[in-house]
Amino acid sequence: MQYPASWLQGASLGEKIACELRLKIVSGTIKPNTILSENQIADEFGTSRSPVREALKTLFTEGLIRLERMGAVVLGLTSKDIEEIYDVRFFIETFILERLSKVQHENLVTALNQIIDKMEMAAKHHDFIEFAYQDLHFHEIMILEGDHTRILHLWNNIRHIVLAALLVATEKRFTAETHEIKPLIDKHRLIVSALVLNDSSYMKQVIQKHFEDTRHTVNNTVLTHKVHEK
Amino acid sequence: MQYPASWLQGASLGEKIACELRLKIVSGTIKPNTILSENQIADEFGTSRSPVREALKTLFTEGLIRLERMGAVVLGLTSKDIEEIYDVRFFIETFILERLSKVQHENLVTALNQIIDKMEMAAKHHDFIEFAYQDLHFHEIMILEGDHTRILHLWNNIRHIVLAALLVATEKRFTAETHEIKPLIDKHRLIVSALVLNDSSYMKQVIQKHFEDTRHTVNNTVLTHKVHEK
DNA sequence: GAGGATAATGTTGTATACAAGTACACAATA
DNA sequence: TATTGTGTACTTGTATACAACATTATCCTC
Repeated sequence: MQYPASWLQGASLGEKIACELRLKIVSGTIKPNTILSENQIADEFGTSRSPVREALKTLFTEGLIRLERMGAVVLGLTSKDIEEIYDVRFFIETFILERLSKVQHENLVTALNQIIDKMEMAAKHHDFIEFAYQDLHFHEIMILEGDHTRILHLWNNIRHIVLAALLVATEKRFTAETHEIKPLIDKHRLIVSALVLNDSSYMKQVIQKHFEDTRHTVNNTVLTHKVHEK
Repeated sequence: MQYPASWLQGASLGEKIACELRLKIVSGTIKPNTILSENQIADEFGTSRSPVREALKTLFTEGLIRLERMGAVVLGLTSKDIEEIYDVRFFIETFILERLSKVQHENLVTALNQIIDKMEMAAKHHDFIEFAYQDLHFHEIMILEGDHTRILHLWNNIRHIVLAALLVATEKRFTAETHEIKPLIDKHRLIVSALVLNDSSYMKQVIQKHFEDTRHTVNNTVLTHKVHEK
C-alpha cells in the first residue's frame, strides 16, 4: 500500500518520508522492534540524512518510534495503542461538541452534511482513499470549529496516525465487501443530528457509540492486516 | 531568567536551544510576533543551523511558534493559551485518577508524599527552581502511574511548557512573598488524600479546584511578568 | 580454544556548503 | 508620481563533511 502521491504535493522531503514510513509502520509493513538507521533510510529514499532526521523526529513525537543512541526502534500500533488513541479521540470530540453546543453552528452542520455526501459518493465509486480522507475531514472540521488551540494541537499530534489507520482500515473494509460502509456513513449522520438537536448528553452518547464501533473495526482490520503481512 | 544548567546535562545542543528559547518565549523575554530566523539564532548561540532547526521544530510541535517560509513567528502564551493548557491538564489528571482508582496505588501515595516533603524543604530554602521541579514531578509521576501511553504523549507535548510556566510563576510567587506557597502545598496534600480515599468524584472535584486556583495564579504571574519585561 | 586488546565499521550530533526561492530596496521608465 | 524591472541580501531545504562515540569483528596472547 502506497501513500497517495497527491497528498504530498508541495511537501518537503522530510514530510514525504515521514508519511511513507508512518503508513508502513501503521500497516505493519515495517514491524515493531525493527531498528531504523538514518543512513539506511536515506539510502532507500535516495536522499541525504537531513530530511530523514526530520522525519524520524516527527515519528518520534507521534510515538511511533523510540529514538535511541544507536538507531530508532519501531514501536508500531498495538491493540492497546489503538484503544488509547480512541480514548483521546473520544475526549477531544466530546470536549469540542460540548463547546459547540454553546455556540452558533449552522454553517458547520451544512459543511458536515456536504462531507457526508462526498463520503457516499466515494463509497459509490469504491474510492477508499477519498472515503478515508473525508472521514478524517469530517472530524477535523468539527475540531477546528471548536476554536481551542491546545485541543487542536492534541489532534494534530494524532491526526496523521489516525489518517494512516483509516487508510488501512478503509481499504480493508472496501475490498472485503463487508457492507460496513453504509452503517459507517449513518453513524456520521447521527453525529450531525445530535449536533442539530444540541443536546450535549446525547452528543456524548452518540460519539461514544461511534468510537466504540469504529475502534473495534479499526482494531481488527489494522491488526489482522499486520498478521497478513507477517 | 536563565534555564537551570543542571537540567541540561547530557542534552544535545538542539534540546538546550529549545529549552532556552522556550523559557524566553514563555517568560515574555521574546515577545509574540517576533520573527526568528535560523541563522540569527545560530549566531546568538554560536552553533550551526542544524541544532537550531531541531529546536525550532520542537517549539513548533509544542505550539509556541509558527513555522513559515521566511522565518518562524513567535506565538507565545496568551491568557487563552493558559486557560486551554489547564483544560488539557484537567482532562489528563481526571482521566488518570479515574484509572488509578481501579488499581493498587499505595506506592504512588508514598512517592507523592515524599515529593510534597521535598516541596516543603525547597520552600524553606527559598529554592524556587527545586520547588517548581517537584511541583511538576508530582503531577508527572501520577501520570506515569496511569500507564496510558497516549495520555503520556499528550503530557510530554505540554510538559516543557508547563515546566517553563511553573518556573516563571514560582519565582514570582517566591520573590513576592505572597505567602501562597503553603496553600499550594496543602492543595497537593489534598490531592493525595483524595487518592487515598479512592473516591473518584471527590478526586475530580479536588483536581478541578486545584487547577482553577493554579490557573489564576499562573495566568497572573506569567502575564504580568510579560508586561514587566515590555 | 578462550579471552581480551584493538582495529574496522557504523551510528548519531554538528558544522558547512550549496541551491532554489522570497522579500525588499532602488533605479529606470512611462 | 506611479509602476515595473532588477539586483541583492536573506530565507529555508537539502546535501555533504567531519568528529565523537558505540558496536562489532578480528587478531593476538595465553
